Amino acid sequence: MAQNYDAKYREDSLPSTSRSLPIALMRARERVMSPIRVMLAKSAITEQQWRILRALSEYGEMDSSSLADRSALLTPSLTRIINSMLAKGLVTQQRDNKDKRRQLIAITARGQQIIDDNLAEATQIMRDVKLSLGAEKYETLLDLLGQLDRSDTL
Amino acid sequence: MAQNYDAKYREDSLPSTSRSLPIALMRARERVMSPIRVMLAKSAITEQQWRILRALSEYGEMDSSSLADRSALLTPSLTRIINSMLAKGLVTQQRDNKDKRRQLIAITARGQQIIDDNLAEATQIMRDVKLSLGAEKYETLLDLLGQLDRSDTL
DNA sequence: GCAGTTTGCTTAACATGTTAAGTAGCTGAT
DNA sequence: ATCAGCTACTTAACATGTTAAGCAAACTGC
Repeated sequence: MAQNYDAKYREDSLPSTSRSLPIALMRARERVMSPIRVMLAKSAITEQQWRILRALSEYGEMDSSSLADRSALLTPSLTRIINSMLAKGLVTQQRDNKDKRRQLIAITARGQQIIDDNLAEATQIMRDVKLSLGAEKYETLLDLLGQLDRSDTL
Repeated sequence: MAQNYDAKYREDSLPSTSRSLPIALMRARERVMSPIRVMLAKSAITEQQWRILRALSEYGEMDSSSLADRSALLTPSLTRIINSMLAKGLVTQQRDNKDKRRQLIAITARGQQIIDDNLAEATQIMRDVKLSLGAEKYETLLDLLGQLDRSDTL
């Protein structure tokens, strides 16, 4: 069984985890989100619930599919999360009269309060991340990630 | 409730999802992993199980903590995943006699077979990703992600 | 050599990710 | 009008993520 040989001797094969793009993306994300998660724990919400509140606060009421897109969640996850957020009184849900398949989701005052309570700190955290990498590299990173995501040859 | 205003009018606040680093990291990762997941489905293993097999194949038998590090998993997840992989005969597990707290995990022939069956295709997929972005940008991206991960000011 | 602490792993509880199947409402062609 | 097909959402089943607690082995200072 081939093993215990260093990455530099097999550049034609898959890279070690240190140079594996999927793992590097995961580790970087973990690094950035860790302080955010600590912050959100005080408001007893998850990172995903925060994304949902942010999308609703910024764009207003919308149907589940749009919300799933904007908060980068799959619809089965969204269904569950919205149910728990309804129970906590953070959002409201009602059928669209124009198209009764659609569920319209909106943020409540209590949900908005969580945004208000955390927005300044979240902004500061992301500012720190940007500074730690450098503003220019930070923009480059965002550009490259965007290009990767929009690449149509995958 | 403040909403429906465009990102460019509030650069001092949090960015829209399109320029949100955590979300951009997530979307990029999803983009890259999607074809890998399709490939692995044929072998009936998950992305995480693939990472575990790769680490064991490359570095040989190791304890759970090292394996968790190398495969970028938390130890509670690893415990469960190893149990399911034991049941499928992909890995073996035995206590370390030197330190009876440790569990030594190793890949089996059946596990190695999955590596052998998929390594060429996985390599090709990652080559395509690299080409779609361009080799130079690809390296830049990996560098930036590494810098972010190793940044000590977070 | 032993009490107190730390380490390595597991278990538990809850939340989300992922794929597939199910359901009701909408839509377009006939 | 109607039926086949599509869309929006939900449910189900299984796997993993995340945090906290639990447990036994190893270590540390006295």
